Amino acid sequence: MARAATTADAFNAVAEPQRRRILDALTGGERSVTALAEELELTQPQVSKHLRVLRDVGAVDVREDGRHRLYRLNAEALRPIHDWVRRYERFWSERFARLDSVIEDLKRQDHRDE
Amino acid sequence: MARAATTADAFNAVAEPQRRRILDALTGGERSVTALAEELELTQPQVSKHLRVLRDVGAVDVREDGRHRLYRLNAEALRPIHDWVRRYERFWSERFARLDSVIEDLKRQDHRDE
DNA sequence: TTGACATATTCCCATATCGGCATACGATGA
DNA sequence: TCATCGTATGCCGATATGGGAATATGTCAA
Repeated sequence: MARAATTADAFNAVAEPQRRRILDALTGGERSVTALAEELELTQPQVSKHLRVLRDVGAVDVREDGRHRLYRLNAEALRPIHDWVRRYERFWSERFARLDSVIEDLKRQDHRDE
Repeated sequence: MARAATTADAFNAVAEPQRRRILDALTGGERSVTALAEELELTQPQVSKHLRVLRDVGAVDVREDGRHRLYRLNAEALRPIHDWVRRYERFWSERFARLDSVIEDLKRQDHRDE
């Protein structure tokens, strides 16, 4: 045993800037490998490899179309990231800060009522 | 040139499961290195190193306290992640799907008005 | 069938990364 | 001052990673 489990999960997939760019591009709809390569100025193997990782974590789906393979976003796979990071929202959001103080007030009131 | 810019950014910092655990623990308030090590069942150097990465991306702050160093969460640094992944919310959320269709309706109405 | 096109895979290289262990460093208390 | 505690860092070994180039695989069109 020598290296941490890199567990090919969504967090890891998305840690790579190029892969984020690919996902961003796919928000515009299906794309072929070549189309992505041109749009993002990457080589074809580069794109294929990154798509492979994204596929493995379920962030994209593929569809055959003649000699093309059309890749499509599957945002569901990003949900765990959203869910995780959302828990930190309260620590920077003014809105949540105000909500917290309201809750504190209610607690204090509860105590007084007892 | 041979490896991608691993650019020590928030995305990378958070790709490591242990580092996420550390951040999660810090939502409970300040912690010393040893306290984190015990709570998460990690070795002290392991914790120190991960905290180093988290510090470098600004996700935690340190405060000296005698021979202890108290680490505190700085969630602001996670905001870019939140902002990025939030853009994908529309692709899985029913709520956003409905909103999208409302917008489509409005667009169609606009065309009719012209 | 053959040739061009689209994509995936493989091999290689350079480097980053994580954990383990030992150790260095700074602060405290006796 | 010295021993101890708390923490950071350095080194090592094993492995993962990303890009580049070449190549394999598959598909369509003539």
